[in-house]
Amino acid sequence: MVCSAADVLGALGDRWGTLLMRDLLLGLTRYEDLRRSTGATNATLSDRLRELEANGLVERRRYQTRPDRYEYLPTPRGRDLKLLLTAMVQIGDTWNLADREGPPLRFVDTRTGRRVALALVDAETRELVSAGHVAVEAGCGADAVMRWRLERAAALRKAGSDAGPVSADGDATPRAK
Amino acid sequence: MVCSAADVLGALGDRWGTLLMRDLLLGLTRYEDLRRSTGATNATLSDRLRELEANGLVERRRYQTRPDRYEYLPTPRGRDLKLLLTAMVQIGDTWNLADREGPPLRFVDTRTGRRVALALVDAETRELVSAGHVAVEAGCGADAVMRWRLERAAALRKAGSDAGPVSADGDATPRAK
DNA sequence: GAACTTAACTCTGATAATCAGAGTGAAGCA
DNA sequence: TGCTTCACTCTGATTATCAGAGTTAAGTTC
Repeated sequence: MVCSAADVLGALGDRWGTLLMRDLLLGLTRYEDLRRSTGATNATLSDRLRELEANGLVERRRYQTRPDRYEYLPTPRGRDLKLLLTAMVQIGDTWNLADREGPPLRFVDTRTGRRVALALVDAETRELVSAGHVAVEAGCGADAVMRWRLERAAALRKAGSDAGPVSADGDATPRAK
Repeated sequence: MVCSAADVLGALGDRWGTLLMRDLLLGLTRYEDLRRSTGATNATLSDRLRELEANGLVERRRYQTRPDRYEYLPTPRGRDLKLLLTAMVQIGDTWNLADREGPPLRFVDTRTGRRVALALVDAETRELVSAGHVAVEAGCGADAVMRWRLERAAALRKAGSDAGPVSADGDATPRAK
């Protein structure tokens, strides 16, 4: 599938892979720590670590001999996922589904001690851009399917706004059966 | 699990849920479009849509009667995931695993036409913060497990730097067998 | 020196999810 | 009369995940 988001999803594998990258990026490195932290079973854990290694997100490294023991370290590519982690934490914090009194994790600027957040900026000037002014369009790497998605979405938007605000009140009826 | 990232992961469910949110946030709304776009089977697709609805990320709305037909729209909570999508696309673009000549999707500022990117800013002043100056610490919502993760990670970092650069050259040996 | 612990796994057998694809029902179109 | 669209449900085979037991090699405790 021609989509950068799908590429990242594919590299992570699934929930377990993502949870493992969270722990690895927080600084855990050892099998037993990862198992305790995530609660994954041995079969799933060793499979996922292998997969993350095959996808170039972590490196398996011996940290002791007699007996040989190994730890797992994020590669530079794996470290790119810090951005993803930050986004997930930020979204989860605003949702606060578990109704906590505060966030479990805080990202802070080591120089000022103040909290940091993700924001959209102009790619060149680095000036802030408000989310309302951001649009998505096909890039030059887009294939026919991606172009179809965007055109279909644009068509639906047009049909929706043509019909006017009258049709904006759909009812969210419970499913039959 | 007390972790905002895990909350988001739980709400999305899995790869299919995430892929569906991508399409819904791009503007697709109908079952058949989603099926064609994601390639999910009917069983998986209807199950995941139900799950996303149950988790409050999408709303199922009737858009026609005789016969009744329904479409799926992201809720405000679902729209929060745009940040996640943006992060995934940005990471996937820099990886460029498929060796494309350009990105499949572009996020642009509608006023200037220029590309936008995610950046870390001071939560209050909105000034840019470089990734190197960002640290993670326990927030007041952290439980014992989260505190253990951070302490364990700090202990490993300390042990690693105490041993000095000599131990920094681990070997990435292939697995036996 | 016999037993217990730690770490990083592999293996097993039962349960649960996913798959491709066929089928359904209500309507419009030819 | 039959042909298509849309939003699904259902089926039977394959695949993944689960809890938990077992393995290997070493150090630590009684």
